[in-house]
Amino acid sequence: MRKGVLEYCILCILAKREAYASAIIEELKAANMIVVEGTLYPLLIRQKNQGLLNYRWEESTQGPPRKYYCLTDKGRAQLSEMDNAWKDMVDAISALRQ
Amino acid sequence: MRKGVLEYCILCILAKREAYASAIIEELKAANMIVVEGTLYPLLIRQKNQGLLNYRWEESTQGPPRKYYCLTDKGRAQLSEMDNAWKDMVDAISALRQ
DNA sequence: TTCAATACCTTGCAATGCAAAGTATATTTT
DNA sequence: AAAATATACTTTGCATTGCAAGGTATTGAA
Repeated sequence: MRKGVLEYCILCILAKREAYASAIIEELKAANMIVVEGTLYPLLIRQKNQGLLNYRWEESTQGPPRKYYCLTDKGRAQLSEMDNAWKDMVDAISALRQ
Repeated sequence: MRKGVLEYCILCILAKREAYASAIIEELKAANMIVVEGTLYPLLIRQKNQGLLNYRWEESTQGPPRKYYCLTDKGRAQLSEMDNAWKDMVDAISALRQ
């Protein structure tokens, strides 16, 4: 059911703060959206390749370095479009489910 | 973006009345959810094979006979589950987008 | 030095949405 | 009657997506 919405969720999370993959998974889990690594990593790479995200490496005191992702201007524009698309879909379901 | 939600939409429409494919497409279009035949027919067949839908043939005065689909008990149960899943997803997005 | 924890990445499969083309039935036009 | 048009259902092949499973690499603890 949540297929196709994950991309939107990632942009929502990164709009608030930059984050690395494990932190994103934790935040999704907190919102009851279970996502696994094998889903998230390719998705982040796709969004990076589309110019929606950037990343920087940061050393960690608890293991290997982390890849912190953040939104680009294009990513913020895309997020804005997806806000509208999401709103339209919620309205569409409301209309159908009466 | 609407990927994976189509199955839910079909159940919503058929919960109100039985319908054949072209009528379903029209109703989706009215709710701003564009779907084409190549998407809908395989989806209806899948839901039929899952036991969510039944169909009956009905003659038409304007062309070939039509396949009217309706919900089974299992389909109604599935719709109820998807109502909850949809509500959970709307809540999840709300939580992420603040 | 071996083990455990953390983090990133890849491969292969199944499911989904869709463009495009195909088949079949009924009505209208020539 | 034959051809064209409208309606309706179906199939094929492709691109994308989600995920299970397994792999690589770094760090600190046993």
